[in-house]
Amino acid sequence: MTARRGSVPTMHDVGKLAQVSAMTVSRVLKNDPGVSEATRERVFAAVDRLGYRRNQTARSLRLGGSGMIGLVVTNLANPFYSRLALGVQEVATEHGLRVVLSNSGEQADREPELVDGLVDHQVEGLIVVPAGSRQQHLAAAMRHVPVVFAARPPAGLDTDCVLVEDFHGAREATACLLADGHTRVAFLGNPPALYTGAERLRGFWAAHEEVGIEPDGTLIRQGLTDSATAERATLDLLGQPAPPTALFCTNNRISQGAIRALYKAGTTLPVAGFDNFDLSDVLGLPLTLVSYDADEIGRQAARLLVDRLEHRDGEPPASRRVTVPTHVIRHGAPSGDGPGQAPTGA
Amino acid sequence: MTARRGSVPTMHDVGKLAQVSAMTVSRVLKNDPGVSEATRERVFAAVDRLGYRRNQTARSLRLGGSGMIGLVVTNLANPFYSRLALGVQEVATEHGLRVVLSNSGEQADREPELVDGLVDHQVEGLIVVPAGSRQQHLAAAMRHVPVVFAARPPAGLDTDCVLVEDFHGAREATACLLADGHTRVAFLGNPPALYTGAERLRGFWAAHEEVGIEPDGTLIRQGLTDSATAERATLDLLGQPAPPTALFCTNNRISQGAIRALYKAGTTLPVAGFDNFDLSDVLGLPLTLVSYDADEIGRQAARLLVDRLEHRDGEPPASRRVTVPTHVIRHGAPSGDGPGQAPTGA
DNA sequence: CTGTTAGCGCTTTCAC
DNA sequence: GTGAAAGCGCTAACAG
Repeated sequence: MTARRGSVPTMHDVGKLAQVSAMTVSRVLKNDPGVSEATRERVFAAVDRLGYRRNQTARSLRLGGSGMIGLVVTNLANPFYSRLALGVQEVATEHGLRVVLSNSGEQADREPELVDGLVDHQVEGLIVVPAGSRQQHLAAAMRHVPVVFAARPPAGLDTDCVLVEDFHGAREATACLLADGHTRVAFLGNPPALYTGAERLRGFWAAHEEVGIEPDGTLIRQGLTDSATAERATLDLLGQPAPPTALFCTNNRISQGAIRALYKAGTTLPVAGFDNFDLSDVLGLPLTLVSYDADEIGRQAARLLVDRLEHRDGEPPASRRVTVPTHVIRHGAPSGDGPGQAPTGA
Repeated sequence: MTARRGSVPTMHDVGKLAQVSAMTVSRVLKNDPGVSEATRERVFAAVDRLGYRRNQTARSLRLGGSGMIGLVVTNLANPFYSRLALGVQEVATEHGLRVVLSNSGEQADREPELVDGLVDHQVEGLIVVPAGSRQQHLAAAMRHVPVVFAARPPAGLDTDCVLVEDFHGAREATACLLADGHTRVAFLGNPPALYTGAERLRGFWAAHEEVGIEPDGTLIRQGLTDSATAERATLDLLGQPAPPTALFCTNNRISQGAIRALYKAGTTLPVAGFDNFDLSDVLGLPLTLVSYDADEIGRQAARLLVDRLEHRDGEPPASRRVTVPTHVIRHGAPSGDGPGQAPTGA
C-alpha cells in the first residue's frame, strides 16, 4: 500500500507509454506550444495512467532555484512567531514558494547550523528572526542567498528587515499609565541584550522623561524570559516596601506572568504591555496593550524577500527597513472607565 | 554584498584549488577514512577559502531522499497546531530532517495541491492534519511516500495516525459537570463532519447516558468554526427560555468565545472545554478543561514517520494508531472576594 | 590513497 | 513537430 520504491515513473516511462521521447513529455508539461494536439493528449493520458509527477529535485538542479525559502524563528510556541510564520506562508504560497521551517528555540548557538542547513538545501532566500547578536553565519549566508531579518534588526549587516514600532509602542503605552496619574510604574522586561528589550525600555524611559518623572530603579526588572520568571518578579515587586502602582511588561509572556501574579496575590493593578493576546478583553483588568499585526511582519518580510528574488539579476536594491505599526488598545476594569463593553443578550 | 550569482563554487572548484579531483573532495566531506591527512587538510582549507557548501539538491538527486518531510496543518494561527508543528520540528531535527510547512487554512479544496507540491519536492514523508474527509489525494501521495495522519484519523486509508483521546476527554469533562449536579449542560461544538467534533459530541452524550440524563436538543449547537460564532451561539443560548446551567465547548476557540459571551452578558456559568489555553487559570471562572500535550502529537507523528522511513526496504509494518492521553484540570471561581455565582446558579 | 566513468531526472541547445 | 546529446552537481562503482 505504501511507497513502493523503485516504481516511481520518470519522464522516460511516460514517454515510452505515450510513444514519444522524454523531451516531448517535458514540452507538454511545460505547455510548450510546439506540440501537436494528438501527442499532447497521449502524453497527458500516460501521465494520468502512471500517476506521474515531475521530480522537482531534478528540475531544481537543472534550472537552479529550488522553489523554497527558509524561515528561522526563535520560538514557534509563542503565538507571535507562529503568526509571523503564517504570514510568511501566505505570501510564499502566492508566489509558488514552499517554506522550510526551523526553530532555534532562542538558542543562538544552534542558529548557525540551521541556517547553513537551509542554505545547503538550496533555499532561494531566508527570513530569520535572529536569536543573538553574533551574526557572522548570517553574513555568510548572505553570500549565497538574500536574507531578510524579521522582528529584530541585523547587527551591522546591510540587508532588509521588518520591525515593529518597539520604541514608539512602549512609549505610548507607558504614557497612558503616566497620564492616568501613575508615578511608580514598574518595568518587567526581557533580556536587554535583545533588541526589543532595549528598545522597549527606551520607550518606557522616554515616556517618563516627557512628563518629567525619573523612573525608580527599584521598579525595573530585566532579563525575564518567560511567564514564570515574570510571575516571580512581579510578586517580588508587590512585596517591596515601596511597591509600584502600575506595571509595564515588554511582551505577551511577561504580561501573562504578571497577570498571574496579581491574580494569585489577590490584587488588581493597571497593567500595560507589548503584544496583544487571547482573552485580554475578558480579564476584567485595567489593561493597556500595544497591539499590532504579527502576520503582517511575516507578510512584509516575505514580500521583501520575493522582491529581491525577482530582481536577482541586475543591481540589488538598497536595503530597506519596514516598520509595522502598533496601536494601543485599552480594556477597562469590569465596571470601570475606558471604552465600555456592550452587555447584550440575556 | 548579497548573493553573487554565478559564483557559487562546486566540488570541482574546491578540487582545483586543493589540487585533487572532485571525487576526493567528496570523500573528505563524507569523512571517508581512505584519504591521506595531507590532502584532507588541503581540501578543508580550500573549502574554507571558497566558503564551499555541498549542494543538497544534487546530492538528493544522486542519492535519492531529499532530507525533508512535509507537514500540512489546517490552521497555524491556532496554538494547537503551532505546538504540533513544534513537536514535529523537534523530532525531525533530531533525525537530520528539514520540515517543509504548509497551511491549508482549513480549506479542504486547497489541500490536494499542497500535498502534491510537497510530493513533487521529493519530501520523504508527510504528516498531515487532513482538512476534509475526501482523501484520495492522500491515498495518491501514499503511493509515493509514507503519510502519517495527525489529530484526525484517515478515512478508509491504511496508515499510521496520532490522535488525542477525544471521546474519553469529552466524556470525562462532561461527567465533571454532571457530577456537580448540572442537568442542563449546553454543547458548543465544531462541525460534526470533523472527526473531533463527532467524537467529542459522542463523549458528551455518553457522559449523560451514564447518569441517565437525556441531553436537551435545544442546548446543542454544532458547526461553530471560531470564537466569534461560538460567542453568538452562547449569547443565544443564554437568552433562551430554558437556558443551560453549564457549558461544554469542543475546542479552545469555542471556549474562548463562550467565555467572552459570558463576560459581556455579565454572567458566570461553569464552563468545560477541550484544549487548555493561556491564562485559563486566572479567569476566575469555574473552568474544567481537557488538557493534553499538543507538542506530543507532533512528536509522535514524526516518530512514526521516521520509523517508516528507516524501514523503507523490507515489509512495511502494519499501520499503527497512537493516542495521546488527556487529563482534566479544574480551575475554581476565586474563593472569597470573587463575584462568581454558585455552580448551580440561576 | 586517488582518479575516471557513468548517471540520478530533468531541460536547454541544436539537429532533423 | 520531434528527438538526440549534453550537463546541472554530486557520488557509487570500479579502476589504477
